[in-house]
Amino acid sequence: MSDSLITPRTMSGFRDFLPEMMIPRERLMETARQVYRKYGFSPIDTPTLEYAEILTGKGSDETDRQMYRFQHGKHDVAMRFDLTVPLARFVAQHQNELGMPFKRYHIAPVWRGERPQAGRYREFAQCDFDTIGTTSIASDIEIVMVINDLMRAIGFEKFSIRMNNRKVLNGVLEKSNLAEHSVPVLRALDKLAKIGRDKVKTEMAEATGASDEQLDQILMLAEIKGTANEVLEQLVPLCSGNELAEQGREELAQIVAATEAVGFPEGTLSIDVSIARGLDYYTGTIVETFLDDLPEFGSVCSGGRYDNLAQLYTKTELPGIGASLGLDRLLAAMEKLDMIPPVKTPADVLIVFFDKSQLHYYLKLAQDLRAAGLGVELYPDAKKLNKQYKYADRRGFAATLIAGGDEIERGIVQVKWMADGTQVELPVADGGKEIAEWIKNQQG
RNA sequence: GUGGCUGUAGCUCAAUUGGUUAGAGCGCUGGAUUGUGAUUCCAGAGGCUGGGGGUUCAAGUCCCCUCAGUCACCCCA
Repeated sequence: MSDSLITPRTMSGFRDFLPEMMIPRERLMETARQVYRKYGFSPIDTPTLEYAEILTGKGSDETDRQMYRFQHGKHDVAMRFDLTVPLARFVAQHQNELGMPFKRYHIAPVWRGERPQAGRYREFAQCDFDTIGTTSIASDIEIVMVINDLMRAIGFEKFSIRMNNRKVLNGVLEKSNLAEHSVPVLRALDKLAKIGRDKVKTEMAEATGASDEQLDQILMLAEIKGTANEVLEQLVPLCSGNELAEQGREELAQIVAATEAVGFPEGTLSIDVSIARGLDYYTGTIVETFLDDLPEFGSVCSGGRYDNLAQLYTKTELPGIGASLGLDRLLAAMEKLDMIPPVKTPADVLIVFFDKSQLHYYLKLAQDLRAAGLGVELYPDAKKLNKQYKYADRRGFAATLIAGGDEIERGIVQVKWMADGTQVELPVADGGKEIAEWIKNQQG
């Protein structure tokens, strides 16, 4: 009954991943894992669902509104909308088992009920890494270094890490007697690059009733341009006289100096005094990462320092710093930039099923090659070669292997490199070692 | 959550402005080709024009609702 069929579809902002997308997506996660582990971050996981009170306490009304939330029996339940709030609960609950400082990474999906846009979804993966339990600037420096390593390991050359410090912003607001209006002022300031000076000023004036003079002082700060060191230089007079601002400037200077000392690529890190970030809990360093080729995609890796992350759940002060790689946004960007190869299989090699009577021979050959480190698929039917080679081509196999009666008798296989059609005869007596080596060599 | 634009085959797009049976390229399946894919030739499958309702003699085309995509706002990865 065709009328009773249910239309197969996914909800707005939720997506399926086909192999050609999931393969690079998994590779991205694997790359992130490797980088995090190199810095000593340990993996954790937390539940998808939390009691709603855990998640609603910290966020703004805005995050509450975006949260998927429902009643399950007697319980008020919600789906996590980021990985930082669950982390706060997690460290508060397990602080004695974890010991401080604690470094963790967490790769998992989060959900936000907002309107989808290019690079924005309702379900998307975040790859968070945080260091909890220390206020040392060394952790701030390390976060910036991780972002740099991460982006380069993924394959990006053209990106910029923009850094700021909430203390500078708040200190200068104090100087201008605007401290009590920090939230709307910073929110407006964050839009500087997008909507321009005049509109930002209008928005600030409407929100705070501040004078032209007060606002000019803030905007002067945000409009500082130049290399990291030039910005630091110009910040000196603007921060002077306010302890908080001077401290923030000093922290920025220390991070810049440290990245220079470890040979950070020039121009990768810049100071942008206009970035503020929406989240209220940031108190020090703030970072955002933009792709030079797709600035409109927004930040692909953002984070910052917070003084007291878990204050809702414990009296112990737990300062920390961390950032979040937007895996799905990055994937969307890579697709747009043609960085996703058209590969639909995770295997390197297809063995052509040539002779129906030789199934055992092919199975053994496949096993040997797997043991030698290759991903190997045996075509399941002895169909025409035309079909099998076409299949290999469509799936994006790097190489095909074929052995008929003649080759089997001679103890060799024909190995074909699909990209250029190169074909060689290689022996099988060594358990596929030479074949594996040849293929890895071709792969570069 | 608010507003604008869009929706025709798996994908990219046509269809004389409301007029018979909705077409093409690419892709897909099969064949030419039981020892070779990406190039060539032939054939085939694939559509309730996103879904529902309305106006009309007549709707892919006009109107309303809904779903999805997209853009802006809000916010953010």
